[in-house]
Amino acid sequence: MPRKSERTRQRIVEAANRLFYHKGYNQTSFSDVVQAAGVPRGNIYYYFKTKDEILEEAIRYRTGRITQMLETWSGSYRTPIERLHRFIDILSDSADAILRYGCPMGSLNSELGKDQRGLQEQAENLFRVFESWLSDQFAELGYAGRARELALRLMARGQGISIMAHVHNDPGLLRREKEHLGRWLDQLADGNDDCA
Amino acid sequence: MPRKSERTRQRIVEAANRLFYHKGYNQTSFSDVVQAAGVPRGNIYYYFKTKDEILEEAIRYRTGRITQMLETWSGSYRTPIERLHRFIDILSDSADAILRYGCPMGSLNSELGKDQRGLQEQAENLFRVFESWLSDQFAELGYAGRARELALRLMARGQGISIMAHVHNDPGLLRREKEHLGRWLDQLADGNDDCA
DNA sequence: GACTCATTCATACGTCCGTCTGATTTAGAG
DNA sequence: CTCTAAATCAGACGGACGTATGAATGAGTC
Repeated sequence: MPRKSERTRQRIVEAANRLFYHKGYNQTSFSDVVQAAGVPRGNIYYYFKTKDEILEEAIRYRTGRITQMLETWSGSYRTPIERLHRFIDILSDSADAILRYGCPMGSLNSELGKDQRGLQEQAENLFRVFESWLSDQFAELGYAGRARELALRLMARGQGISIMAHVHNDPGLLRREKEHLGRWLDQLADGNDDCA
Repeated sequence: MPRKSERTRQRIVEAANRLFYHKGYNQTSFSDVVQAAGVPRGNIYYYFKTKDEILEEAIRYRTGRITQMLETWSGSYRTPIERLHRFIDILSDSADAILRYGCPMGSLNSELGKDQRGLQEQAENLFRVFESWLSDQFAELGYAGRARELALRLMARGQGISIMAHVHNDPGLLRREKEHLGRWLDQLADGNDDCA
């Protein structure tokens, strides 16, 4: 009967993932996780031996969700410029969460990067998935040579404005930066690269 | 004899401030602080009743250092464009620390912002000090109406590239973004605002 | 040289943490 | 109905945490 357990395991991972985002990894305890997942205290040990193992699984879970999302976008939008616009829509779609908790990837990496490099390197993959997909879009847009550079710049601006909006709790910052990025992308699509 | 104690208190604050940056606030224990400050375990309670009190003092300490630094810059450089360039020099001056620990302001706010809003609001002041000074420079440069907007944009780009460089442990990202920002500032100074 | 009080320091409190154990329950296979 | 192994669950472990106490120390005052 290894089917029921799969769902329990999944509940733990999803609860942990949410808590790691909302409270931070180090600030989240086993008790928090089992309570949120609705499993008894001791049961979690059957699935995960250590807290780090839960984090690894949560990161894998997030990576999967992101990959899936990007594939959906690739399927739903034909042109790279549409896809890039869909990317920056995150800033409005997730505005509430960003204001409250910051960027899920950025804040996790920021926390782990300080003195838990091993775990941070796992979290770094979240960035790589986005960067790789964005690079593909920029390449298809005609910027093959500078695709990764442009992808990193776009990511950096997303990270930067997420921090600022989070710190000041100001949704207007997200809105304005999204518009600004939109114009930049359109200029790139028109071959106008003066501002790059 | 309240003189000797001032220096001990200062040692505690400086040690705590360094540890909060290198390890994060929540990951830094009283034991870490007393050990780094070279004071016996129990002594710290004479100066600070709670860990939060130490953080508040550390933030005040940082704020003071930043204010002092900005005043020095205002004294050393006559023109606003020179001062703005001095600001982005941080990206090269502090490259090593940023790669290892991220931005001191950004990572602290990111950590506290999750579920310690009260403390985060104190840390937010670090941003305000920079933003206010940058606004003054942009205003003096002739962008009085958009001074705060430009200041926030410059801060956001600094935050963004700090995250990216920290995550990927890549000093080249800091170097290139600094050059890019330098050109942007020069264009602003020349009245060319197409890329703003 | 006795008094005062800021400062130092060893040590302990209660709590919660991550981790671990082992007994119990459950459900499909023979 | 029985056997087996997956899955559940209560509870406890040692240790580290933030916090707290009170006695010892030592420098300045009269």
